[in-house]
Amino acid sequence: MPELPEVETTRRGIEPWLRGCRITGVEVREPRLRWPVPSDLGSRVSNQRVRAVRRRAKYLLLDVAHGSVIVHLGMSGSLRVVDAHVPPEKFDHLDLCLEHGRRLRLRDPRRFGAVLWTAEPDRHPLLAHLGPEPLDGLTADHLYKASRGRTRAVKDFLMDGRVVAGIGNIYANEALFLAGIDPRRPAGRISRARYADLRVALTRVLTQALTAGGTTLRDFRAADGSPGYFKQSLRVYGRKGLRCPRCAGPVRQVVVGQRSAFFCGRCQR
DNA sequence: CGAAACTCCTGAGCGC
DNA sequence: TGCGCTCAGGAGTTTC
Repeated sequence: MPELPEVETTRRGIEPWLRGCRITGVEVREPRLRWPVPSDLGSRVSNQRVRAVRRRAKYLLLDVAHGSVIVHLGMSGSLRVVDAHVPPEKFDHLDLCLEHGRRLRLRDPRRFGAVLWTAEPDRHPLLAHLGPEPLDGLTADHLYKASRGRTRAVKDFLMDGRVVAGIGNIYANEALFLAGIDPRRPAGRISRARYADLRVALTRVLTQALTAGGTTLRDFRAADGSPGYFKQSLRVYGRKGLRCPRCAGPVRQVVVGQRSAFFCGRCQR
């Protein structure tokens, strides 16, 4: 469900409730997420104040004095701040109990998400090898150099977190459309100039999605329960057979790297 | 090393 | 209305 704009929308939604707030405990109703929720999480975070709520790629980091809680929403996860008396519903697997009678509640039907603890976020294996943030530090030159000699499809390349952090299926498709690049094209055979276009396209599509509060396909909700409004702005994703917004030709759907790729065969080369 | 396949899980949508 | 099938926003792990 959540891609980078949705995760950032979530971060912005929960930050005002969490920053400076004391954690009083953890209630784990279902520890079987992608990896087991560590049994010592409660002892790590209880009575700690949240110093910052950060995002790296699609990971959320809740910083406390001696480490961070790592939260990943997987395909179907969402976070909300609720009053402690609100009963958990199905798939509400975990609460971070906060002072003032509130809870940060994780819901994740598919359980592809994760809640972990790390004493050193910068050195954690999930975070240490991530590429630059697409909206902070990514350059065309980085994409160009990282792609030399690579034969894999550019869309697959773009979705590799070690190349660029946090580009998921929706925004990979949308950015490649804006840049006019065929998603199947080998990454290593794309020019520096076209990677410059791609970097601009990534900035544009992610910024637009962020402004709209993310993309709601099935049931994404921001931390305050509001939906994202970017779905109506999607140019090719999920639009197989519909008209290309640029040339009115049909949008095609093919499989690239085990995932659906949507593109216009006329505008994207 | 790189590339591609495989894996986890539940729900929505579709054809019949 | 119900059943069975396919597909889904992620990404680490395994295999070749």
